[in-house]
Amino acid sequence: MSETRTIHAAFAGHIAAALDALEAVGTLPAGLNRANVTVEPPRDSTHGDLSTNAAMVLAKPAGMNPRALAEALVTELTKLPQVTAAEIAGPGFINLRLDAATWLTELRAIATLGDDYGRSTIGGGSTVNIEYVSANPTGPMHMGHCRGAVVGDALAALLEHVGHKVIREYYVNDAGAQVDTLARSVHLRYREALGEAVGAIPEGFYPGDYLIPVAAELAAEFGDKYSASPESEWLVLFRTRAVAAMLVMIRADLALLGIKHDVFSSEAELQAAGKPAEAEAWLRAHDLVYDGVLEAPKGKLLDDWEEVELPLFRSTRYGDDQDRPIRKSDGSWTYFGADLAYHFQKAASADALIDIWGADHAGTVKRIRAAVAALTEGAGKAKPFDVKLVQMVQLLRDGEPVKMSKRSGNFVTLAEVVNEVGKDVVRFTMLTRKPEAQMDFDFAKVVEASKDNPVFYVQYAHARIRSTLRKAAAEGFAPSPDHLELLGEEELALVRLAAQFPRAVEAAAAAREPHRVAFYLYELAGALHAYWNLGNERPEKRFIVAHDAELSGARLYLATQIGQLVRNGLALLGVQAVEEM
RNA sequence: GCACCCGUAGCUCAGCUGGAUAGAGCGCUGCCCUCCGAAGGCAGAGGCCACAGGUUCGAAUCCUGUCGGGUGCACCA
Repeated sequence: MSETRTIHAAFAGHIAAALDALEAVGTLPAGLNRANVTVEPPRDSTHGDLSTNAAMVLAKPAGMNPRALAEALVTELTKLPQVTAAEIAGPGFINLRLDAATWLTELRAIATLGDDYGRSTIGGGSTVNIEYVSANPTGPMHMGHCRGAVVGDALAALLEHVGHKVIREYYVNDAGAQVDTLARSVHLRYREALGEAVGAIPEGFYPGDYLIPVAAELAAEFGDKYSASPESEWLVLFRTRAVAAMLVMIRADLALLGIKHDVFSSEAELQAAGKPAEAEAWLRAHDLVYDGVLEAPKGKLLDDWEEVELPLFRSTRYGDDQDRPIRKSDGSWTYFGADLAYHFQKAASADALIDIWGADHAGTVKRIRAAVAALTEGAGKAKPFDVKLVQMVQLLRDGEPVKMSKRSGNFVTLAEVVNEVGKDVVRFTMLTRKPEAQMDFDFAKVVEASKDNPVFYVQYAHARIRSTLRKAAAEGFAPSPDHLELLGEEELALVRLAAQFPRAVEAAAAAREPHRVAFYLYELAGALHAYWNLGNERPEKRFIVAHDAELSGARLYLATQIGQLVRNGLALLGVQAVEEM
């Protein structure tokens, strides 16, 4: 697997060497903390290609005038052959300009590395377990699950791309009251399938039509064997069958969106294996679980509230607002009790954990963080654990909100939306906003073919490039790296932006924010379109310049690499790069 | 009542983990098709980064508080 060494990373090394040189001659005291020294492209590209704050950060601890330190550093950096200019600007930034050869080398690197351009090894091979979707197996996926699914899947791809081993996990909540309700709902449909008039599906049951075929199968297989028998005789059977059928549906929905998981973990199996009990025993031995009484919930009135003694986890020791029950009064596990054991199990096979949750679960973040901290610290080593909360998506049609309610049965399913607007549009759109911000998903806008629509805009850039390459081939021109020195300032500007791709990928992975890749692609597409339009007024700036095979070859080579980059970025997001539109 | 997320141009949103004159699209004004795709591009106008303190060389970014909007609060999942 190839790796991309980013230009800014290379220069971080050069600047460190320059600082070493200043230390060696005594200009700079030894042993200064350089942690805050950064090397990055300046926000405003007219300032140069790379910028460092080294002089500002180190001046104070060194007891030096920032200006004097900057000048000394500039003298060192100017010695580098790639540096064509080094100037001090603003409050003490050092701005570097790099020669064309450096950028052209980078352009060739895109061609050489191809699909691997943008990969890195900053992950160091450590294993990250990322759990996402984990929708309850009580029906098909609806739009509420969609954003977390896309964000999780893109983040997993991103982490893999920067050198992590990634385990993609789906937690199946196949224990507890919901799946019993599911079983009862199927039983109702089963009686219906046998010819019984059950009327409207009552409150408290899942009303969806998707249960009808499951019930029909049971009716065909067992006849009326369970139609009048007590629940104890059929509940487990119906529950098992229903959950299995729901998972088949969910997997099909995930496949529609191109979402992959490596592991489906069953809550029921976890319980059957005694994992929650093991966790409880350990926690009790460390005085982290005790029997106590919960306070009545504030802010809402519960008429059936009563005080009961329950086994409570001391999550308040780790910053939670209240200790949390891990078992119910009937002895069965609470969701949290099982989830705690589940996270401990995941932590055993990974160096870091990430959960992608819907914002409606925000209230349970503190307790699960507390549990992971307690259990992994107890096991000898605290593991990094992130919970990423994905905010709600509001569906809009004709500007009007579309109501989503799973209970009522008339929710908008993920499959409906994907079938209507397409996988690529759904995926890209879900990544055009940072996950913690709420988002509108407007059916009319996401399929619009104009520059208002980022999906289209980025894909159009790729299609344009491919179309140009096809036309060039037809006219006898071919991309060639032989005369890249013919590329001018406008072309190099495009290369400079392209060269930031690996850095954008690393930053997105480090921040666990895949949307940054989408925004980078949007910027790159904008630069490509802008360059393209230079050719409107100045025919000599077109990719294909008649009677100049060398210049055309260099420009087409550039176009090819930009296209490669757009493909690489889209691949990370799980979106296809189209050849034409 | 408490917790979490959000508050940046008229609208929809970025802002690279503390850097330089805060950016993009839409909308508005004015331009660019004899042309590799105008499904595009260029230029202009538009900002007290909700508000008030604090931290420091330096804050949209970090801390505290206030005000708005959203989500949630259980032996549910």
